[in-house]
Amino acid sequence: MELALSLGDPSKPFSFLDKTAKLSSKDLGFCMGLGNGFKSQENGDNAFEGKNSTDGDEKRVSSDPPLQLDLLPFSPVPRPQSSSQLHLPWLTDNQTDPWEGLGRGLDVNRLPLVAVADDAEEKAAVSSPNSAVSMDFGIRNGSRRGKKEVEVEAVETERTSTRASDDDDNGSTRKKLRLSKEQSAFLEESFKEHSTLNPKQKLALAKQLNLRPRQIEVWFQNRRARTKLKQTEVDCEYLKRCCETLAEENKRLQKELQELRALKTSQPFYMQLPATTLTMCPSCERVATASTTNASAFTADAKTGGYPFFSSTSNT
DNA sequence: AGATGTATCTAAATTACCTCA
DNA sequence: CGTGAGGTAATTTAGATACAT
Repeated sequence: MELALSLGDPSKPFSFLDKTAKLSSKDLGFCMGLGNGFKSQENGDNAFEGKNSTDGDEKRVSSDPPLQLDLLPFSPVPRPQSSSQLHLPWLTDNQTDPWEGLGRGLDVNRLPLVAVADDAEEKAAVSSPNSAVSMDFGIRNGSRRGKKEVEVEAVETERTSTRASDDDDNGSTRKKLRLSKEQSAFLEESFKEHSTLNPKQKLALAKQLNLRPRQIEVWFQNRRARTKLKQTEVDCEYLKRCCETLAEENKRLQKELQELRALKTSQPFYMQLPATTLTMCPSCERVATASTTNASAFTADAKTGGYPFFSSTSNT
């Protein structure tokens, strides 16, 4: 005699994954949303100008997969009401040093780089990643600054003041920019709205943050990479849990199978049933036995794709 | 219409710098 | 003070796509 165990609809072997996926995403504090990446632009409160643009770039971006991930742990500051409402100090026309009040001193990101000019697009095209211009970041230490850094900063200020003349004493070393909290927050807000940028958006952001378009581009690239990495970690963890669950399930089923076989040997007459009369109830996860009449009803049900289990004594 | 070259964009991998414990 | 780890800006490389010729 053979035992046939059914675990539900074989056409959807992992349908349960959907449920747990949602749960895990929620539990882990990640937010996944589906929608048009340009939705915010339709509201008219976006900071970008490419709203109604129909150029090829726009089309290209908007045709991207609409999956949008928000990895909340990356948000460094409380979310502002709207990205367009962010009033960034470096955007004022009569700019004094916006970092003065914060004890930040010189912000080399705000150096009058040519790439920040109105024709930034053209300049960006000219400025190669390896060009001397792109290396001329200097160091603007971000939020994590100590006393020593402030002292260094004074020297840095003096040094950068003469940078125009002795531009990069050692041009081979690339200086590393550190985005300010505000810049990062603004970029995060933008990223939440759309994880990819069209050229207009890139330029608009660059203008607003006084960064080069290339820097905006790099930031978004790295941000996407981080998002993907995080998502991969989450997925990996989730699959791990699934694997564990399935292993336990398998173990349990093996045990139950053994029990049934033992039962069969001890009660040979009672268990003289066709193989199709043994099935697994997906709700109570117990093997169910049934009378032959129920068994025929069950097989008919199974053919129609319904869940083939019984509400007999084993269905707790 | 198909082939080819060019420009642009992106993901992935890697490097290099910076900060902190 | 030196060091390793971690975060991240920046670079390199390869593939895909659009467009012009």
